Amino acid sequence: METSDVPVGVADVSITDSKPNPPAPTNTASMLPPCRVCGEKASGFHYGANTCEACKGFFRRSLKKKGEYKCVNNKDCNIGPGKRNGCPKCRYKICLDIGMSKEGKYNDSI
Amino acid sequence: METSDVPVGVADVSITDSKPNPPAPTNTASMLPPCRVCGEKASGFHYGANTCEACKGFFRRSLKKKGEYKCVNNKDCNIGPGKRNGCPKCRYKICLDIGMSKEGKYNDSI
DNA sequence: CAATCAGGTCACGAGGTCAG
DNA sequence: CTGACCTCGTGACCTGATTG
Repeated sequence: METSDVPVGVADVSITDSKPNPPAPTNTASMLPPCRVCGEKASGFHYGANTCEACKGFFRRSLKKKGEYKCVNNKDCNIGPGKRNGCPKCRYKICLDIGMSKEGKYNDSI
Repeated sequence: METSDVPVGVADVSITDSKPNPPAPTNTASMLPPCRVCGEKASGFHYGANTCEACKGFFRRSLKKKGEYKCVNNKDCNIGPGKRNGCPKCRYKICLDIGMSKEGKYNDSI
């Protein structure tokens, strides 16, 4: 059911900065949907979901400590762009909600 | 010899770094610009501004007590290298003037 | 062989600590 | 109260493994 996330066709490439594309012109990350956790720019498919590097690393760290967080406000914190570090527990909860798991590569048995 | 009696804080408000750049801009704190508050050697980016360890700790403490200081001279005190402890209120004022805040980097305020 | 992802690495900053 | 030092989470980058 993840197929709806893929934007079909090269819509726009708003590369307006002074950086050319010397190597592979396959700007993959630039056409990905935003991170499912925090809404920032995703860097790829990680642990079964489109996430940014930050949330990818966060989830990996969370697996090690088994998600033993405590909510800062004892309620559902607002996780979004620019405020993803407010509450680790609620951030981790979103990770689980969107189906992130240890086996995420080509094994989407969710 | 450093700058004499020139108050460093209100000098310029050139906050030019609001964008996460991929490569490391500089090596270490040894080549950072001086502390925007007191003019001493900065130790890094703290709460949204280049400050020394002293002013970083001071600002953190100030946040807790909500900046409830009273000016020593009832006017704008001269904050500079070697005389940063003269008046907490005016020191805190400079912190706010240069844009220091809880949400300097990625943190959020709920 | 090229593209992609899991996991590792490490510099950086927030917040805590405590002697002075 | 001050400020030098400490710990820990964060996230950008790197590397190896795996896949088509």
